[in-house]
Amino acid sequence: MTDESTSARDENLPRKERERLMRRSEILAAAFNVFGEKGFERATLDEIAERAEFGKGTLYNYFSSKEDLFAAAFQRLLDDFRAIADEVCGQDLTVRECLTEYTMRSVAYYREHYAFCHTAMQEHYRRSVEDGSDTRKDHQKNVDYTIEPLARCLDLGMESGQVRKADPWTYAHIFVGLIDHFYLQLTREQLPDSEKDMRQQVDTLITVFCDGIAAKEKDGRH
Amino acid sequence: MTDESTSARDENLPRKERERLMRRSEILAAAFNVFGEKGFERATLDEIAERAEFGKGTLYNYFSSKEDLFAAAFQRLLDDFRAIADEVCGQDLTVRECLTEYTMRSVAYYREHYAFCHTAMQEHYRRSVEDGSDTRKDHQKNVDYTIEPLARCLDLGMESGQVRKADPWTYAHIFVGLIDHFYLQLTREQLPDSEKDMRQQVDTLITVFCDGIAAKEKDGRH
DNA sequence: TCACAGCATGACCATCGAGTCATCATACGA
DNA sequence: TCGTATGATGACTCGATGGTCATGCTGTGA
Repeated sequence: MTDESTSARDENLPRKERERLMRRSEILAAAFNVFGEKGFERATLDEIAERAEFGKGTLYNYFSSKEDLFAAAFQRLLDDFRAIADEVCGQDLTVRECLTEYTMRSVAYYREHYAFCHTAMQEHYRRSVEDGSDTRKDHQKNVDYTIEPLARCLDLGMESGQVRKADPWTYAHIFVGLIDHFYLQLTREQLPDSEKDMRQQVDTLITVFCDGIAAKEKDGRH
Repeated sequence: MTDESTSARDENLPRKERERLMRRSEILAAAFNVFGEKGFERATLDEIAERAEFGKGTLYNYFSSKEDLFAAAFQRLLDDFRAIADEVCGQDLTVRECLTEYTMRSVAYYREHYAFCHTAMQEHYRRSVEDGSDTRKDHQKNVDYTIEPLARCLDLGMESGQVRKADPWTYAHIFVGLIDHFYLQLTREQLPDSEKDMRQQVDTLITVFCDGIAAKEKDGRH
C-alpha cells in the first residue's frame, strides 16, 4: 500500500494504462481498509466500492470476484514486504545494518497496516487448513518470497566473513521469528511510540541475533 | 469442553435437568468443533445442529441466537481454563510446582482445542474493536478471570517468602506472557509430542520465571 | 459534429443462512 | 388408556450480499 509500490510500477506507460492502474490501486486501498476492519466475511463489496468511490459493478472490471480482490490485496502485502527487503538489501550496508533497517521498516509497515495484516494472516491460515493443503508449506512459500533478499544478504555476509557459515535460509527464518516478537507486542499495543525508543528495542533484539550468528572468533568479544 | 466441567456441575439434579444440561453440552461441543474449523461467519447453525445430531430448531431451545451460542462456547473456554487454575492451586503445592502443573495442563488443553481457541481469540478481538470498546481492558478482564487463582497462589508465595514481594497480578500477567510462547509454537506445530520432552521445555521456561521472581537472598544462588 | 469504444453504474437476480413456528413425538400423570 | 405438557423438528420466511448486465456517459478520432 505504499505510494511507491504503485508509482514505481507505472513510470512510462500510456496515460490510459496509468489511470487504470491508479484506479485498481484505489480499489485495493479501500479493500485493505475494509477487509482489515471487518475481516473477509463481514466485509461487503458494496462498502469497498463506496470507500473507493466507485460503483460495485466497477469492481468487477478490475477483479473477478471478492476472493480475487482479497488475493490481490494479500499479494500487495507480500510485495510491499518484499520491496522493503529489496530496498534495504540493495544499499551498501553491513549485515547488521541491513537487519536493523529491515526490522525498523517492516515494524513501521505492520503498524501502519496493522488491521489488514491481522486479517490477512487469519484468512491465509483459514484457507490453508480448509482445502487440506499443508499449512506450513504454503505459508512458508510466502514468507520465503518476502525475505529472499535477506537470505541472500546473510549469504553474502557468510562469504565476507561477517556471519558464521551455515544455511542462510535457516538464519533468515530464525530472524523472522524474532521479528514476530514485535508483531505480538504491536497486537497488545505495547510498542513504544517514539522512533528513538523503538530503535533502542530493535537494537537489543538485533544484538542478540547478530551475536548469535557472528562468525566465531578466538577472542570471543561481543 | 472437559467432561468434568459438565458432570461436576450436574451432581444431584433431577433427571430432566441433567438431561437438559447434557444436551446443551453436546450442542456446545459441536459448536466448539464447527466454530473452530470454520470461524464464526462461515460456521452455519445447520452444520452445528447436524453435528450435535439435533434439528436446527432445537438449538434455539438452548441458545437465543448464533451470537449467544458463540458467547456460551467462549465462556466455556474461559471456565475450563479457570477450572485448571482452580484445581492446580487447590492442591498443596509449592509455587513452582503450581506454575509447572498449570502450564502443562493449559498447553495440553490448547492443543486439544486448538482450533476453537484460535477462532475464539480472533472473534473476541474483532468484537472488541468493532463496538469501539477498549480492546485491552475487555480482554484483560477475561484473562484476569481465568488466572485469578494463580495470582492468589503467587500472593501466598510472597507471604511465605517463596516469592519476591510485588504485585501478584503483575507477576501473573508476565507468566501468561511466557505461556503465550508455547501457544505460538503450537500454531507452528513445533511443540514436542512426547510428555517427557514437553515437560523438559516447560521446566526451562518455569526456571527462568521462578528465578526471576524468587525472593532475593544474600547468597544469590540460582 | 458525429460515431464508436471503453468503461462506470446500480437495479436486478440468485443464493444462502439466521431465525420462526406450526406440527408432531414422547413422557408422564390422572 | 387418554389428555396434556414439554420439547424436538425442519419447512419456510426474509434480509443480506455476491455477482450480472443492459444502459448510458465520456473522451477520442474522423
